[in-house]
Amino acid sequence: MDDGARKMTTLVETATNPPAHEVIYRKLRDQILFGEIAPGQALTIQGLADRLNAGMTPVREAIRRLTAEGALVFQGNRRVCVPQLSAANISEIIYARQWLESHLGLRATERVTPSDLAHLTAIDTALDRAIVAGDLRSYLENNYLFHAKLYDLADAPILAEMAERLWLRFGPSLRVVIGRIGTQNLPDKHKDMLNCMRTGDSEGAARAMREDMLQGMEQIREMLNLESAAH
Amino acid sequence: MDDGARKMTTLVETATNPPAHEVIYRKLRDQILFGEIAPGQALTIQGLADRLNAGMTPVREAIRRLTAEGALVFQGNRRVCVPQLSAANISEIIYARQWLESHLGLRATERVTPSDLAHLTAIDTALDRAIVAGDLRSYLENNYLFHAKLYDLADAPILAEMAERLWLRFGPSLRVVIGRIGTQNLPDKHKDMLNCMRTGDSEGAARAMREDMLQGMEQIREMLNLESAAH
DNA sequence: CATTTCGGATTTTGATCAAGTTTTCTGCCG
DNA sequence: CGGCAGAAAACTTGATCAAAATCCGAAATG
Repeated sequence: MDDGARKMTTLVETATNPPAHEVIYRKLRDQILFGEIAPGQALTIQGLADRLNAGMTPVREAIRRLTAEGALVFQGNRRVCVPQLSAANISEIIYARQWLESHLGLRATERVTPSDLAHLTAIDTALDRAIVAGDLRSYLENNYLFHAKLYDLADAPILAEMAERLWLRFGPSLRVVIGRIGTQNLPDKHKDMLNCMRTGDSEGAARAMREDMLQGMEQIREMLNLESAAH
Repeated sequence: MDDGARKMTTLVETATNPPAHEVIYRKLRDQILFGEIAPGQALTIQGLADRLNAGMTPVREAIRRLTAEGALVFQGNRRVCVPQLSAANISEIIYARQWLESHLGLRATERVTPSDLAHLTAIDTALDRAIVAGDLRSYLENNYLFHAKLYDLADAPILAEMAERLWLRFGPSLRVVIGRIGTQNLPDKHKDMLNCMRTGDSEGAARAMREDMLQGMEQIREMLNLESAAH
C-alpha cells in the first residue's frame, strides 16, 4: 500500500542519515581544502568540538581520518594543524602529479560521454564566472570540481584517490596564492583540455592536464620562495 | 591518601605510554599488511574489540584511520573488510609503483650512508634466512622492511607515504601468492639493488627497484587470473 | 633593583569507558 | 512475497581519569 511512500527519507528533518563523524569530516575537509583554516594554525579537539557544536568523539574520528590523509599533522604538543609546505614538498607533489594527472586525463578522455562533457563544460563556465567576479571561494571549488570529475571519469579508483589526497596537501597554499595575485590572469588550460576531449585527442588531453597542473604548482613554489626570501 | 599505592606502573602488560588506539592501529595494520586477515572477511567493531580485549572507542579510531588509508573498506552494511584486488587495481598499482619505486630508489642511493647500507644488508640477510627456512611471515616482514627502509632513506616523505600506502593494498594478496608458490624460487633483485647502492649507481638502483616490484606484482596478477579462470 | 629561572599548583586537554539512543539486519508470520 | 517484531550493532553523549601545558610566585643572580 501507498507505494509512493516506500522510503520517505527525503523530507525536511531526516538530516540524521549521514552520521555526525562523517558530516564533521566533510566539513573540516572542505575547510582545509579551500584554505579556510590557515596552515600552521593550531587546532585542538575540544576547540573544534565547541566551534562545530558537536561532541568530541565524532571530532576525534574526523581528526584521525584527516591526519591519516596528511591533511592535518600532529604538532608535537597537544595540537594539530594543517601542514605548511616546504620547497621540497612542492617538488614531490609536482613529481607525483605529473604522472597522475596526465594518466588520469588520458583515461578520462578515452571514456568520456557527451553527458560528462556537458557537465565538465558547465563546471568550467562556473569557473570563468568566478574569475570575472573575483569570487575566490567559488574559483577554488570549481577548479577542484573540474579535476575531481576528471579523476572520476578515469575509472581508476586507486590513482584517483592518490590524486585527491594530494589536493589536500597543496589546497591550503593555493588559497594563499590566489588570494594574493587575484583571480585575474590565472592560467586556465581547461579550454584546451575540453577541446582535446571533444575530439578524442587523449594524448593532447594528458598534455593539457599536465601543463595546467604545472602552472598552478609553480605559482605556489614562487610564493614560497618569496616568503622564505622575506624571512 | 593511601600514598603507598602511588603508581603501580609495573603490571604485566600495560606499557601505557603509547595510547590504546595507536597500539590497536599498529596491530591491525600489521595483520592486514602481512595477510593475517583474509581479504573479504567481514569485521565488526565490537568483534574486534572483543578479539583484542579493548574498548570499542579505540577500535573505532583505528578503523577510521585504516579505512582512510584504503586498508579497509566499508562493505555496504555495517561491516568492513580487507578489499580484494581486481585485475584493474593491479594495473593501477603497477603504474603508480613504477615511478614511485624507481624515484625513491634513485634518491635513496644518492643519500645512503655506510651505516644505512649495513642495515639494509642485514635485512636482506634475514630475508634470505626466511626463504631457506620457509618462514612465510618472516619473509613478508623483511621484504617490507627492506623497501620501507629505502623509502625512508629517500628523504621524500610525501612520496614515501604514497608508496607505503600501496603496500597496504597488495600486501594481503602477496601473502596468498607466496603461501601458494612457497618461499623458494622467489625473485630477489635486492642483491642487485645493494650492489648498485654500494657503487653509487643510482640509475641502476632505480632499475633494480622497478624490476623487483614488477616481478612481485606480476605474480599477484597471475594468481588473480588463475582464480578468475577457476571461476 | 631588575631579570631570569625553577618548582609547584591550577587548568586545560586528551583518552577511555559505560550507558542510552538510533539504525539496520534478520527471522518469522500473515 | 511483504511487513512486522526482536536483536545486534553502531553512533553519540556525558563522565571520569590521567597527563601535559600554562601560569604564578619566589628565590637567585647579574
